[in-house]
Amino acid sequence: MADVAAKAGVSRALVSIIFRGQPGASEETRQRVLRVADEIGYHPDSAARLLARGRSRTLGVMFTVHQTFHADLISGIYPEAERLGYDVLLSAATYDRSEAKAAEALLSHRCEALILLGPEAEAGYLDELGRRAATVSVGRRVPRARVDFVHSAEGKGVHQAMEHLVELGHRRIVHIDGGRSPGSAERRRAYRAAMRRHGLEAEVRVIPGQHTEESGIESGRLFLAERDQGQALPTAVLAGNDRCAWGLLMALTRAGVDVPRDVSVVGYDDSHLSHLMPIGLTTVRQDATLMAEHAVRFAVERLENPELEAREAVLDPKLVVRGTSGKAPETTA
Amino acid sequence: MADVAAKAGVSRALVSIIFRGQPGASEETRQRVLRVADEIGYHPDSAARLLARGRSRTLGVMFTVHQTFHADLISGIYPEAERLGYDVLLSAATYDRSEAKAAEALLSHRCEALILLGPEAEAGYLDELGRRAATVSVGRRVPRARVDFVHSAEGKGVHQAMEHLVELGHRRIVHIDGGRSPGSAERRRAYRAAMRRHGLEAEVRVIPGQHTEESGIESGRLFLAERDQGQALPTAVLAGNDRCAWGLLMALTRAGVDVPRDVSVVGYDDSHLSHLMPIGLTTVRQDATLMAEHAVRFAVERLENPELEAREAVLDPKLVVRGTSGKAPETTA
DNA sequence: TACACAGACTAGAGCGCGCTAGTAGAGCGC
DNA sequence: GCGCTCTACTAGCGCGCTCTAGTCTGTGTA
Repeated sequence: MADVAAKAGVSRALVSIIFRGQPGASEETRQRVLRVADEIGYHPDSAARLLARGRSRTLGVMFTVHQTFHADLISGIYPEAERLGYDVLLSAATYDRSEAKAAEALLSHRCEALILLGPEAEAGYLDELGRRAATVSVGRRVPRARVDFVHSAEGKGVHQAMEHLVELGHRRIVHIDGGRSPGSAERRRAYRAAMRRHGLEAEVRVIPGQHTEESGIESGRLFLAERDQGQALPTAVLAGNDRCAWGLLMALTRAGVDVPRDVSVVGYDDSHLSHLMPIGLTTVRQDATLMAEHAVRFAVERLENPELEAREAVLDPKLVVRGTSGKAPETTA
Repeated sequence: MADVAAKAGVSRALVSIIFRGQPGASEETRQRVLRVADEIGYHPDSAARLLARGRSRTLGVMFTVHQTFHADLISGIYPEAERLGYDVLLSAATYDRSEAKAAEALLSHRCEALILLGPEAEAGYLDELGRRAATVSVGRRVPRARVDFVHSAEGKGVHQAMEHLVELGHRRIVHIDGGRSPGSAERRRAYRAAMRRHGLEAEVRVIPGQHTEESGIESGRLFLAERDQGQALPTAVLAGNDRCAWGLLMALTRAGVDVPRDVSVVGYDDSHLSHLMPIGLTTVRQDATLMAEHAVRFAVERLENPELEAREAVLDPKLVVRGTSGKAPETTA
């Protein structure tokens, strides 16, 4: 920067002003400085910039690798952050890299705010994060914590899905849940409520699962094993999310079970692949772009006003009927 | 930091020493300082740290959202970077965020080295990046540029796949390529060579495609449309990568074409999902973990010795035969 | 006793910027 | 000529840390 200033015959301060795009420099000087900078190959160093102004204007996003829906969210976060003048840094949680590690990395790189995509860490830790930085959780409610929350109305989504299945004549509807994954508890609850509402308490069955393909496959195998022992297959399965639904679909198809003739399958997310499946996945759409925009806005607003109470954005999900749900087979149960 | 020092009754310098884990502080003081820091909630600020020591010890990784194989690579990058004492920052290219933007973000955050996963930007720009920072390209060769290169031997992989198909009796083997995507050119070349070697020049057919599910679906539709006009389906398809193979699979299955009875499909990558497909995708495995480790090591070695010539690591891929490839149908062509 | 030496610790410069408080000079009205 | 305002620009402190070059003590050695 000093070099640029020297070569352009101005002070460092003016170079700074120009690179920040602030008023206070003549158009002529501006052009000259920019040209010189380009020649020298000068790029402002954001570590120093960061240090100098108190603020980093950087949002940290924690996501989980392989979660398709997170990819959808990330695509939505960038443009909104840019619109509001913020930088974005990503940090991934993986099989052997904990969410805490991912979050700490972001924090130590001076992210002012954290956007956590489907965090599964314990509530206490998330609350701690909320105190250390403006924090937004997408998909996971963190009760009584200083953390904003963006999600879709899981209950409504499940409600729509269940109405759809019941209307198609299904009664033996099983739910594969998402374990401790964000949103799972609420989906589970809504499933139970719907079953009860339709007088199907006796049929309620929740299979412990996860939001992964593997989990769907495992559940599929379980159903098939049961069938081989004379038990009837469920006529419909409400999966914890799209990935799980996909795994289930794979397992069933592979075993010659026809979806939706024999079994209907409904997912959750409408992640970017679900319309690509063999017959198009019936699923509950969460609008990733909208959720991302809300998350970014929450983070920024909280930065501008740290006193804000923890807020919540609930977006309405929408059932998307595609090919994996159909009329219930003649039931013998 | 000053607070911690004051409260613990030592100098800032000593606190620094302790937080860097350097020798030069008694065990007793060390414990005391760490305890005080914990009470105050002090975390070292890496922007300042970064600025102070010339080096950031941070690797920047650029990837493309939704590329499953990139997720596999990222999972492998973290542990290796940590082992070598480096931090990792991610930046994603998306539909409307260019690779250049993603890379600049990393650079301006002081990443010392860039690891580009499957970059598609023009060679000139990559070369420029190579001059600005230690740069490693994974999957894409950048001739005559100051960029290290990690990839698998595309030729060998395709070779194996083609031998496999030919042995199964296939002759009408079509290749959906990956356009400008990394590795595509080489795969395309190897496909042509293999066809020629087996006297199948006349059957050579390369369909312009991309490394996306959509591309596979499109190609599938094309084949089906041709069939409806009386043309024969290919008996085998070598897709550009797994995602493309998957899309193709979906399109064919949806139309009632039986894989592998009617058409065999072979992918490329062995990305984390390919064994989960309905019948398990026959594909060419690239070892993501190994590739990631090489990439990190290249980056670090180049940082330690900037004079190093651009290097290349070629890993041997391996055909993984699963369920999507089978004997060629009785040919009428 | 004198001296070297290692271990524990500190003072203070400086990393590359942003920002506040300023100056210099031009233009204007009286 | 004066004071005023406005634009274009600058001096220099400080952000939170690292690192070099020390100081000071206590211990071993000639």
